[in-house]
Amino acid sequence: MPELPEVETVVRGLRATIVGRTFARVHTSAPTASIVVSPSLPKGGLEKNLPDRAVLGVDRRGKNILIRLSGDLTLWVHLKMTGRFLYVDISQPLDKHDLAVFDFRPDEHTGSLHLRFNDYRRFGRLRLFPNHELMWQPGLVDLGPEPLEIAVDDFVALCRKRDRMIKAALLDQRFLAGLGNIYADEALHASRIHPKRLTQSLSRRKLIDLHAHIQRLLKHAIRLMGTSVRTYSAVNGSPGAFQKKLLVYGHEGHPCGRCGTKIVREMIGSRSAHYCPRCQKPGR
DNA sequence: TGATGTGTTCTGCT
DNA sequence: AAGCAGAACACATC
Repeated sequence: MPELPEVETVVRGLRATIVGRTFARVHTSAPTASIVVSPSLPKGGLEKNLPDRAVLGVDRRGKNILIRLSGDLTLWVHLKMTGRFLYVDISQPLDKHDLAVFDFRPDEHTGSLHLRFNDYRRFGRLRLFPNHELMWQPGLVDLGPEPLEIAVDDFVALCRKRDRMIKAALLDQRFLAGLGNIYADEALHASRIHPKRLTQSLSRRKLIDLHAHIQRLLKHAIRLMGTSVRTYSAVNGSPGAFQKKLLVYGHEGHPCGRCGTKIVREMIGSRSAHYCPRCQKPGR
């Protein structure tokens, strides 16, 4: 389940490997839903549209990866739960879940390495759009602010604007772009906030606290190259190390690091929530 | 073999 | 209008 730190790790890996390179042969073996090419572009999918385009840069918006290409195009990637990029030697046998293979024009450094997009569940999406169409796409246009960029006063104002369960708000990409179940649960635990608390019932002081913990956790996780849960891995295949730092996510039944009470897992807002029933009281 | 779990986004109901 | 529950997605695992 790649969230912001995992996606940021992938983005940095892509920057180091493919920026400045030019696509050569591209091969896809995905069903149509996994790969979308704007109807305004020439027919023939990525195979037809990517070769001879240069990679100008790689940006991240929330959990979305934006690979900027020459000719005013962007390859927009969402990894969803199990999508991943692998930068491997071309001699490595293809996996049946390698949905796209990207060859680049050879350069002096990179020998016989190429890029693959692998997704055994096929929830991930590769989408190619001209830049002027990209910015209108749902899923991109409606994203909330970046959690690492939002100022604390703006975060407080955001929470005051509507009244809903804080856990649901943190998971809503239109509220804040980039948190998922792992970092939402960790941030609420660090701030001692019950996941069901309504946003407007939280004191300014609590919200300032939450804002600080969100940023601290995300930065720490980025430094450790993310959390490895199941299939996530960096472009070079190395797993993230933040997993060892998790205090509540996946710790159901284990003692809370702060008070020793057993961490519980409960469905809240139709998502599993992990929290400490003692540190995170519903009342305050 | 078939039920279940998984996170995100979309749909439809209240 | 807005928030919530449930569905869909596609596959591995049990």
